[in-house]
Amino acid sequence: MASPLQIFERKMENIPRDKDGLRLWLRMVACTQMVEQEIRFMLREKFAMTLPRFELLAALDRVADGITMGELSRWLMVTKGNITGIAERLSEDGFIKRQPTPTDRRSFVVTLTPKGRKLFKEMETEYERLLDDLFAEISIEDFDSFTGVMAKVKDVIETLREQQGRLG
Amino acid sequence: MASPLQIFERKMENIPRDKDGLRLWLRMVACTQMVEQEIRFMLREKFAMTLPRFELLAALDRVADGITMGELSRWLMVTKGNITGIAERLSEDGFIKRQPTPTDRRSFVVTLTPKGRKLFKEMETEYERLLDDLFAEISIEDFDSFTGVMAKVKDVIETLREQQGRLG
DNA sequence: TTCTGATAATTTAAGTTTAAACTATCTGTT
DNA sequence: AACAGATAGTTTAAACTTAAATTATCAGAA
Repeated sequence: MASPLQIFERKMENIPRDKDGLRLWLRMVACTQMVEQEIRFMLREKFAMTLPRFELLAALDRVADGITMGELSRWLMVTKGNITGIAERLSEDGFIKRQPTPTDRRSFVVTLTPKGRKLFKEMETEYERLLDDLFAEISIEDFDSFTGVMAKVKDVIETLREQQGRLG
Repeated sequence: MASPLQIFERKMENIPRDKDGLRLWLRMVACTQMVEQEIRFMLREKFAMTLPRFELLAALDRVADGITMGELSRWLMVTKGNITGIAERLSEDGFIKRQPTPTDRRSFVVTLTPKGRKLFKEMETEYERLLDDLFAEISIEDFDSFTGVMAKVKDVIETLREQQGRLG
């Protein structure tokens, strides 16, 4: 049985050398997918937790006073309906709570419960340890280059979306 | 309304400078997510096609004589059950066909139909044009650095999985 | 041959994700 | 006040995704 890496390399052989954009993108997707699988595996085995739930908890941990559903949706770059479902399940399990905002009756502020914060802190330790392990071999120069590439791509997309009038 | 890029930068401000692995990962996820959204948007608007279906067609286009369901699953790095569903829908629409293999009665070989190949070629042109646009600003040096980073991460993960005895 | 373990693919149940439609509310204008 | 358009969040239907269980088949050993 060929390993994922071997399969990936065989796949790349079939892509013409001059298709730089495509080649870069396929590598990027494969790498992201593999890292995500590692994170999912760790969260499932050690905490019986899914990645989307973890990411929502992480977003809440990084703000002091909670954020609204809509902000969560933009923060995590997913649709609002998606947030509704995940927040519902996290709320049922007692990890987060939703409070009406006094100024806007359409809106809710979501915060971590003490139980949710405690769980997140435990997961965060393992999560950061895993990422450090996975990226341990990367030099400072490569880090900077990597960051630069991603900033440029994001700029291009921002511009593209503005031109087409589709923001958010 | 803050733009996705602005929200992302605000998010990064809350991450300690010394957490390199985490910072790199968050940038990587955000960038991948944004590019995927652009591809999804283009495929939906121009071809009424979803990204998972497109990726399965792309995998088939890059092999001469078709591949089995299991190989597709490893190629695309998703579960076998996932492939079953997507292949079913693509088959209903007449874009692919499944044929039993003579040597193994458990196995099927999946190939593009002429209709499927024709559609894929049209989509491929737009897809590669989009990727070229998105990555147009990236220098050769950054390309190489990027490729190197991803190869290293994949190596680390391969090793990790072998140690833990979980392949595939 | 017969048994055992592995493999190919599907099925199942639960959860995630999206786009679009919808409800309720807000905000600015007249 | 009354209206129009925008916004916050939910709902809906369809599709995607996963892990685990299951079915059918294969391949090697006794």
